[in-house]
Amino acid sequence: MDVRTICLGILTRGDATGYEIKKLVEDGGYQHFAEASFGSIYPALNGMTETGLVSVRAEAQEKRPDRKVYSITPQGRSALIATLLKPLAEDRHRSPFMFAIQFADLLPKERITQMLDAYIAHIEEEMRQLRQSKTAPKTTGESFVRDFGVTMYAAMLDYLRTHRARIETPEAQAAE
Amino acid sequence: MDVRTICLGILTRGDATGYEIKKLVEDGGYQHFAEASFGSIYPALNGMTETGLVSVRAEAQEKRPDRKVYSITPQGRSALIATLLKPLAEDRHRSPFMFAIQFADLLPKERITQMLDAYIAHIEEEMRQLRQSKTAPKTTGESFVRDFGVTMYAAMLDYLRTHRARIETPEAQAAE
DNA sequence: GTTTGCATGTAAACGGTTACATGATTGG
DNA sequence: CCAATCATGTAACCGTTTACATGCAAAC
Repeated sequence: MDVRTICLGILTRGDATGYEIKKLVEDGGYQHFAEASFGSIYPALNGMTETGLVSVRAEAQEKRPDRKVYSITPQGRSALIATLLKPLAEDRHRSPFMFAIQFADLLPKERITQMLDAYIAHIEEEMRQLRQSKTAPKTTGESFVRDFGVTMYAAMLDYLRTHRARIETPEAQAAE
Repeated sequence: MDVRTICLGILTRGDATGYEIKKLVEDGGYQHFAEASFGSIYPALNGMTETGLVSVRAEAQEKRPDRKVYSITPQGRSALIATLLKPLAEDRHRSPFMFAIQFADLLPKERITQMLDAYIAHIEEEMRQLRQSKTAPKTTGESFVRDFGVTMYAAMLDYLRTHRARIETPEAQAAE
């Protein structure tokens, strides 16, 4: 999904600033299937203001840039729904970790162990964050997606812990 | 992983043309964690030939462009290993499907059912393709990664089949 | 005292995709 | 007869990331 659609989606749940949208994408339950940076969010919001998909109201603040709070307009809502009714692009998964493991035979054993430890720790953290994410799921869809994420992370951890020996101690390979 | 690294990795398993590299990325067991198009593979291969990471030999063919068969050089192998020893970028997962499901409450019930059916069918196909992929895993790393992929697809299917009613029949939501 | 959080924005650079160009052969 | 396979390559375009610019307040 492009950044515009992500912004529209988030705004259906309530008004927000660009800054807040970024935070929601990062750890509001969107982490495991979407991404967006400031450099793409701000221009997206400005563009959509011009085309009437969102509206802004500026809240003055002392000694800080004005908060620009965005709301989705009826047109924005229609545009979002239209996008969601069109054929969806395919999922994309890119894993430098899995790529590296593919070539485990070229790397020292200690590196494999270190990569596994770091990767497992990272997934544990992502899972923890998803479980206790600030924004509690408000719709059925949200809880479905969140639980899906947690389930996948759990399956990943289970596989990695159960099978890591296969690549850490290649000698034991045949014994499985 | 960038396209150059992907090409280098594939070439450690044997010589190949740009065309063959594309096919391997698509359905040689790399599908679920890497991607590359012709428009990026050919320039990458040409660039790496210049910098000495790969070498080419042209095989003449009648009434077809010459096959340009690439081999990895010792420098290419070193460069690949160096890349794999450096800190790896984080995984990236983007799922337009999950994004859309997040907003299930905005969509007609039939659309949800249709999306689920299509998504499940797609995963079944990916899983089938990964299981019986032409290139049998030759190293421990390869079989580890392939089994990981199959396990994840299985977990996805299991979750989707078990929980789809939650978003298809929102009335039953509380009963779970 | 330094990092983190709040808050917006721009510009250059990047990596990559898509579409196009070319064209014979094989399989359904 | 049409689609897919084989085979390489270029160029325009795209969305996005990264780095930069600015700067106070609060927490550690």
